Amino acid sequence: MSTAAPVYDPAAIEPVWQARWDAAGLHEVRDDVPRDKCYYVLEMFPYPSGKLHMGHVRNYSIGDAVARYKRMRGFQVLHPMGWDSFGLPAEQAAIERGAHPKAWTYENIAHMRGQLQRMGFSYAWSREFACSDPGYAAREQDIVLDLVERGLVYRKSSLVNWSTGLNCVLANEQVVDGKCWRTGTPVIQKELPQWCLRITSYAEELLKGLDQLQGGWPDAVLAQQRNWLGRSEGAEIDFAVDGHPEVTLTVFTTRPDTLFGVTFVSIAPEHAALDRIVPASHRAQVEAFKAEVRATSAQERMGDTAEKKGCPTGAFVINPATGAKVPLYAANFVVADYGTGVVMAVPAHDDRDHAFAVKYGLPVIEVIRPAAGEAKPVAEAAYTDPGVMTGSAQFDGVASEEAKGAITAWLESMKKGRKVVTWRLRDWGISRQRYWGNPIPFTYSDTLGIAPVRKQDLPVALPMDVAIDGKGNPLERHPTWAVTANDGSPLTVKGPTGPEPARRETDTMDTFMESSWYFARFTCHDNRRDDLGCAAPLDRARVDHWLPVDLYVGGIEHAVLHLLYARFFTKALSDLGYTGVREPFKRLLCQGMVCMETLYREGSDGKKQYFYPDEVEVERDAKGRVVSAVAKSDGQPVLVGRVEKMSKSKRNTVDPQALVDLYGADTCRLFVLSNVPPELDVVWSEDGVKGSHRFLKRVWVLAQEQRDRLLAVPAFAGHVRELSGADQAVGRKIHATVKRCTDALEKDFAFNTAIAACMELSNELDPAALSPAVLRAGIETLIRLLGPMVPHLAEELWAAYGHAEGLNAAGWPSYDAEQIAADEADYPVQIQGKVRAKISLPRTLTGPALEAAVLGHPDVVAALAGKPVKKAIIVPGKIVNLVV
RNA sequence: GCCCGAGUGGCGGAAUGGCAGACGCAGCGGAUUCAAAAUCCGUCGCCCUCUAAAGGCGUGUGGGUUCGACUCCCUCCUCGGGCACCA
Repeated sequence: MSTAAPVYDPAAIEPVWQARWDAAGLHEVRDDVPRDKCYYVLEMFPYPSGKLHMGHVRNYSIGDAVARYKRMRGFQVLHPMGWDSFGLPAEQAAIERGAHPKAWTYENIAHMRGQLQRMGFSYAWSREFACSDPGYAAREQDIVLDLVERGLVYRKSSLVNWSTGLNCVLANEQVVDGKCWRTGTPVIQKELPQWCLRITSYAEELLKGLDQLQGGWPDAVLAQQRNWLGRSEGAEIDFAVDGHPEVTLTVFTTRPDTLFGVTFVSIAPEHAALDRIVPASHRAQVEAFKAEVRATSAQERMGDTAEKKGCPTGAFVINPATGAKVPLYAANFVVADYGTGVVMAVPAHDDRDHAFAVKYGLPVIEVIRPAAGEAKPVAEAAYTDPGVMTGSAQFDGVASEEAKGAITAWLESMKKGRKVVTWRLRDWGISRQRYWGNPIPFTYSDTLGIAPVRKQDLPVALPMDVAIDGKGNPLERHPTWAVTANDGSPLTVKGPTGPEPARRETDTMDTFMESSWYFARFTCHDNRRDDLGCAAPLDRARVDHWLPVDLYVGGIEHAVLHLLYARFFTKALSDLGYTGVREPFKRLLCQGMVCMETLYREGSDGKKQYFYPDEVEVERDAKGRVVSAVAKSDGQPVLVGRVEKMSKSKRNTVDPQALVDLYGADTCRLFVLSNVPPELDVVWSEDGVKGSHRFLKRVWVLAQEQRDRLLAVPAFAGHVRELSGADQAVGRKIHATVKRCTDALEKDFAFNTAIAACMELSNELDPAALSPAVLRAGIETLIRLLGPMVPHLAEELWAAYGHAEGLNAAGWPSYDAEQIAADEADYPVQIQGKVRAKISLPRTLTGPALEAAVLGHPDVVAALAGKPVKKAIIVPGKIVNLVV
């Protein structure tokens, strides 16, 4: 026993195991195993921004622990990784430091791949690809052409959200509070031709599909998607325009029951019919109003702070129900592309209409009364609840909810209205005036006009010789690219009379396109060409084998954007025949953010100046509360701000690389899985990391110090009844711990409680108190349970205990529920709900025998102090509650 | 305004309707050390109490269901997130 046990040196063991796994191809996966023995776990792939941050580490540690756990359970696990590598920062880097986007991107990828490998994540690296790889981008162009054939791609000129910061179009969901989601710069409305994907034709299925995802997806995400789709049932009602028999204005309303109470109609200022029906007397006024609205930024126009303004158009429309002539107002709050862009106004039963009517002196007509009791007079406030119809001719007396259908049917019979469903969801504009993206494969020519590139002429590849200076689209300004074919000859298309010169579309695709199908491509990343000689984006057999993804792990910030597009794409790909799967992600786990305390000073201008943690000295009291914080540089006080998501701008970041260098990958992985369930935010703390490290060191030292003597005995594998004393207790604990870890991982991926269970077990592994066989069983079980989370340490120790085959071969330990509970059950005895005694009785006792034993127990008799027991609730093995 | 979530020690959190606070962090006491780091042992909800025993109070608020509620139901409060001139 003279040789000292090896010290825990992660830097020495971790790279060795990484190299071994790699050499053995341990994380590559076969496609020919029955599906029920397969598991597809995927983490949202990163944008290659340069280096890994703690958010990545948390995301990927969760996914990797699941992947390794499932492998230990005998599954073939597909666990791929790739790069969401098109996008703006590459161009930003080009502008700022002259790096070519491609070079910058692929250098970042190389560095980050190295970091992922150093973390020991078990990816099937052979399947890796980047979205900017010619192979992937080209396959995506194929898909676009397929979508064109199915009528899912169209071009329309429309007002788009234009980011003044990025000089680029944004999707609705990229506009946050009227500002660009990336740069925070104002977003203005600009008229531009756009390529659009008809996601709205899948609206109904996208909504219905959410029901099936219930239970597998977080409720918050389902709710957000429902919200976003915004299904609204109502009616379209046609209003004739007075003096203009050729024009009909159709309104959309969810309250057809209030039709008899319409006192005016509002129309979006941009509405196409407006110019035709405004009389000369009002033209100037309306034009001025339109100009005013147009000048209002999207930011001001949205939100409830904006003033509701209207302008009489001089035109009148006719209520199809009553024949009443009511004024038409142009109103700034009517949205042109929701519903029909025309709204019937019922001041008596709608708050906004009421306010508008008061402001412009318009009449209020009551058509619904409360079913019981009295409401405020409608002149004072709108009554918006259901009630009983009044002032509505033949519908009087009917419940308003019923009248909705009745009035719609009546209108339908007169061909003046119809039941309709509208959606908040808009089609997906995919055009971006950017270089570092996938070109949209279309051409323009004189006689053919706009035409898709023929499949055999794909791919449309990005040119490398571009000038990127932030002044417009580099593709548009490239001297030859747009008019040159792949072979270098002038670009032509087949016109009716022969080849004619053509020009390429210079817009590239929204990068959400790439992330909408990469999970499918991972199943067949090498699929090349089909019989027609055309590139086939997907191999249906393999896609259907692996999809849907069993577990998808990523941030909640993608709740609507990416996850809705990916669902849409999957349905579209299915309709194209590329897969039979219609929902891509069976289970979704949204991990919380990695947060940290902020430290700052507030300048006189209210601007915060942030400090890095190592620039500040923080003093705490006995309870751990902050007493004071001062900057090391000047000794002046610093404010301790709230805990916020780690970000460079707030200087509250920790570089995972530094952690790995100091503590090793296993400590880093363990920390981000500890203490908190994966879906909650985790607050980074140096002490917490040290705690994780301490635990691993303890396990290491215990296992290594005991190794030599334990190798002489086999691990205990019998029934705990054969044991006694501490051995038996620990024997039971081993079974209990395996059960707890198994349940935690199977049910909720609750790594925090699994780790807690492992710590409890390790706390009980006392070499002085246990027989070698039981100690060995405890240590070896612990090693296996920790395997998915801290694989390097676990493999190293597993090997040290003489197992040549590795943890996957060893498998996940099993437990026997029967061996967990002790023969004697401890019963807390409650009297009137308060615990007054604790007694121990054989677990085999039940029924009347148990009751007799309880009531006869001296401690119970003493606690009762002679009071008669009115009722005794005795739950076998659990608890006793006596009512006196 | 509408739709989701969440409120438990100093902190993060744990708990199929059955002993609230597992596990970790911080704190406190001690061992080791010349000293520190590291490590180890003990202790650790609050109140009352010299200490202890024994009590009492405790899962945001108020009520309800139940032998028994952190857990289920209703009310309100606070915080977080999402949506919103959407007709």
